[in-house]
Amino acid sequence: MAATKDPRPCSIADALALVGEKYSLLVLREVCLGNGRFDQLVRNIGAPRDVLAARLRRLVEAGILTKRVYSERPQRFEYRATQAGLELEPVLTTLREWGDRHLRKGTDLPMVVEHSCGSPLVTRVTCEACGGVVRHEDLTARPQAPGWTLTGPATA
Amino acid sequence: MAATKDPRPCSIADALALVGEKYSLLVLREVCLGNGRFDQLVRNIGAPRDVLAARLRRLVEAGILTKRVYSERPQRFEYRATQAGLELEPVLTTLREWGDRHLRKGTDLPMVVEHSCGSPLVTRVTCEACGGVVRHEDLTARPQAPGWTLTGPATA
DNA sequence: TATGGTGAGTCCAGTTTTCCAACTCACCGG
DNA sequence: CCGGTGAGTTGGAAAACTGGACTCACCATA
Repeated sequence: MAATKDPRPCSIADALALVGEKYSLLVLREVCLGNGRFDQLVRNIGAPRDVLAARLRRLVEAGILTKRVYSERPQRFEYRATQAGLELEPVLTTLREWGDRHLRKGTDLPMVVEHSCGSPLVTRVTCEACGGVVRHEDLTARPQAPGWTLTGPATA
Repeated sequence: MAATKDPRPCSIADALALVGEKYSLLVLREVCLGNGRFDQLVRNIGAPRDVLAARLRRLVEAGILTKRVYSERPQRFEYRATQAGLELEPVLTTLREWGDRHLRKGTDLPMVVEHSCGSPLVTRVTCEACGGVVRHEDLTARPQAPGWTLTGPATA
C-alpha cells in the first residue's frame, strides 16, 4: 500500500530543494562577489524584496549564508557565504561557463572571471582518483536506495 | 530615465532562466541516466504530468533535449540530452556531491556514481590554463557590461 | 469482441507562490 | 526639521504549481 508517488531519493533533488528556488543561486552569486547587503542584493538581482527576504532566511537557516552585523547603531547587516556556501561556487561557475558558451556563443560576455594564474577562468572537471577529465560516457550510476533501480522503482 | 530595475546582466541568470525552474534539472538527471520516457520521468521525478510536459517542451525548444520517436505504431517518444544538455551534467555532479556531503554527511548515499577508472566519482574543478584547483580566493570577477561594476550599477 | 493495460499527454479546480508598489521603523547628515 | 539610506513587512492581483481525472491510440489476451 506504499504511495506509488515518492520520487527517486537523490541528493541532487535535496540540494535543489534548498538552493533551487528562484533567485537563491543569484543570491549566492552576489554574496560570492562580496555584495552581501540587502539593498545591493535587491538592485543587482532584481528580485522583489519580500521574496529576497524569504530566500535569505532560508539560506541562513540551511547554513549556506550567515548574517553578520557590520554596524551597530544604525544597525546594518551583511550576508556572507559559509564554507558550505562556498562549496556551491562550482555550480555557479559551471552555469556561467555554460551560459557564456551556449547562450552568448562566447561573445559579449557580461562578466569575466580571472584565475590567480592570470588567465580567464575556464574550468575542467576531473576525477580526483585518476585525474582524468570526467565525461558522460565514463560514468556509471549505481542506485543504493532500497526499492530503486537505475530505471525506476523496483516493482516490489 | 532608465528603469532602475534591470538586474545585473549575467550568464548564470540566463542559464537559470532556462534550467532553473522546478524539476528541470531533475529531468536532465533522469535523461542522463537514460530514462527518457514520459511515464518514467513522471514516476522518478514525482512531478505533475502537465508541468513535466511544459518543462520538456521548453528544454527541447532550448536545444537541451531532443524528442525522438523510438516506435512508430504505437507511436512512442523518448527524450535525450543534446551535446548542450550533456554539458550541464557537471552542474548535476556538483550538486550531488554537495548534497551528499552536506545534507547526508557522506552516509547512506542514495546513488553512487562510478568513474571508468573504477573508483566512486569525486570531482575536482581545475583551471584549464594552469591546472590548479580553483578556489574562491583565487578568483577575480571583472564585469564587462557597460553601466555595471562589481558592486552594482554605475551611478551613471 | 470485450477487457485491460501502456504510453503520452491534456484539462481542471483549488492551493501556493510570486510580483510589485507602498509602507514602516530606526537612524543619520545638514 | 527634512530628506535619504538600510532593512525589511504588508496587502492584494497575477502567475505557477498540485493532484487527480480524463483522453486517445494502440496492443495483448481470452
